[in-house]
Amino acid sequence: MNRRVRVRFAPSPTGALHIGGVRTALYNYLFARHHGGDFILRIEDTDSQRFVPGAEAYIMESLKWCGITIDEGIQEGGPHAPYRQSERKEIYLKYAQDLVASGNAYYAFDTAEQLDALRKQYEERGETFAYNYAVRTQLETSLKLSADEVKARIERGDVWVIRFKMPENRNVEMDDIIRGHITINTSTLDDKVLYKSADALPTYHLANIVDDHLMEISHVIRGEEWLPSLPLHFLLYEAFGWKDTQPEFAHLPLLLKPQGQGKLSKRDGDKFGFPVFPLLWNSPTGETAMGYREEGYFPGAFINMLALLGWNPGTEQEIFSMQELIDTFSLDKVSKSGARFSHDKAKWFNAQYLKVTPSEELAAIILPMLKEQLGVETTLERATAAVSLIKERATFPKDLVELVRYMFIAPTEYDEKSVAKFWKPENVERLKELRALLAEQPEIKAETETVAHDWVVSHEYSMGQIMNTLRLAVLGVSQGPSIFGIGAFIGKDEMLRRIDVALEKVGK
RNA sequence: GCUCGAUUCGUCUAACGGUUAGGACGAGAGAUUCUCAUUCUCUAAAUAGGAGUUCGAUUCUCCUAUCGAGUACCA
Repeated sequence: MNRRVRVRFAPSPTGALHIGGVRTALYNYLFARHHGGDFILRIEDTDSQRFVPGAEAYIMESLKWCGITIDEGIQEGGPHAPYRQSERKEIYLKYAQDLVASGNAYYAFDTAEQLDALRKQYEERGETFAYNYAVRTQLETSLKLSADEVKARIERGDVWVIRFKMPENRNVEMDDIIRGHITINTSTLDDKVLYKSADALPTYHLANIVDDHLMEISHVIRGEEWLPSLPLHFLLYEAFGWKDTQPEFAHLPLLLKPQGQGKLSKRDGDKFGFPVFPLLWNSPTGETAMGYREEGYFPGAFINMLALLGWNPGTEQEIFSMQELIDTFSLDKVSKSGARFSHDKAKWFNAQYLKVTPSEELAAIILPMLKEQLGVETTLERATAAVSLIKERATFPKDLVELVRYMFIAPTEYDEKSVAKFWKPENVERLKELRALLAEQPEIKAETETVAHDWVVSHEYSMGQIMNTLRLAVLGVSQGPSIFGIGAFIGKDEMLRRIDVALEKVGK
């Protein structure tokens, strides 16, 4: 088959999109771009009960943040508009009726209460109720009722649904790009509802197949939770006579919880202390959940991490730009088993991305944070200089704020342990000598270290003791990058001043 | 319960019948360093179990176990 690649991401707006959904969108996107095809966003809002305001906008903003661009969608438009199923509701009934006419579906008039009662009855007998070939001619369906009766009921406004007439004892042979050949016997399947008169809306199964057909979708890439309904979908394509243009299917492995069992769910984020959503989510009911963007993840790192969860390039490369992902991605490298999400790995990816982000960009990000959190107002140039000194120690931009703190703010307290370790009388004497030496220098710069080193060596002092005492005096702690690098940043006068303050405050 | 799917170091994974079963995260040790971090080097760590097929199984088949998904007038 040599048709144009067209894929769709078809979420339903029932809440925030979690990272499993983002990954599905990403794989669809990568597949489309790799093959020079189209990526379509279709909103499947056929469940009026579960609709959540804001979810749709959230989905689009998430994809945008991730750098996943949409070719056809509710904002972008396209030849198959509208792309929101609630706006396409008129088109589905006809297809459902066609199926009834061709004998592949039927009307059913059972109420929700009747079905509940039936399920309960079966349960009491230790059986499971299935709406299938065994019961459909006994229940209130167009298979049992006369044509006139059916017509009359519909006309007088009885509530009805159209159900698919699942064949009895037929083996459906299916191929999945990721899972290979699958056979399933239809006797284990039930008669799914395709259309409901109550809200004049199709269910997922009907809307999905009809729209994929109408939108000329070539490949359906979706989560593994859909695998059990694949035979129904195959049969629907057959019943409609669309076998020749039926898309190929690829069912992705699920994303699992980091600990314990089960697939990743929307509530896991707060429990494990990491986000499961790309963006901060404020639900209409007042709950909030943290997002990768707000936690300080770079979109590239987030996408990179997600891409490798269930797919690998077959090489040992781990860092990929979006373009590299597009170039290398292929469905046959997608794994079959569920992947457990690792927060540590996510952080590692972010640190890698932070390291290669220009200092000036990072400085621009933290400039407002410096003001807000430390009360420090400085220039982009100063912040850039400070950032370049410490950026390889950070995982998130927000880490930079703390790391850079002592470059802008003189210490007022001195770490007790370090004082005990380094603030010894002889070290204090050496510090005074070193202060005099530094005072003689025209300026402090990175190379001043050589001057200090030569001085230490000529006096047969201990470099470790002296430098740490100096560091403690200037920073209040015994950590951080090269002390003369910091000295160059804060300047000679400030460095000397800090030494004087320390000598006075810590005493001898 | 039934149906389908999955199973390689703790985690993500490579090896598409023949390797000392490789890499990454994390962990541990060491080196470098004025400290901390980075970086570098090294170490520990896996084919769920059992039968087959084969000269040879991580890889193919079957059984068992475990995990997962589905079993809605939800997607």
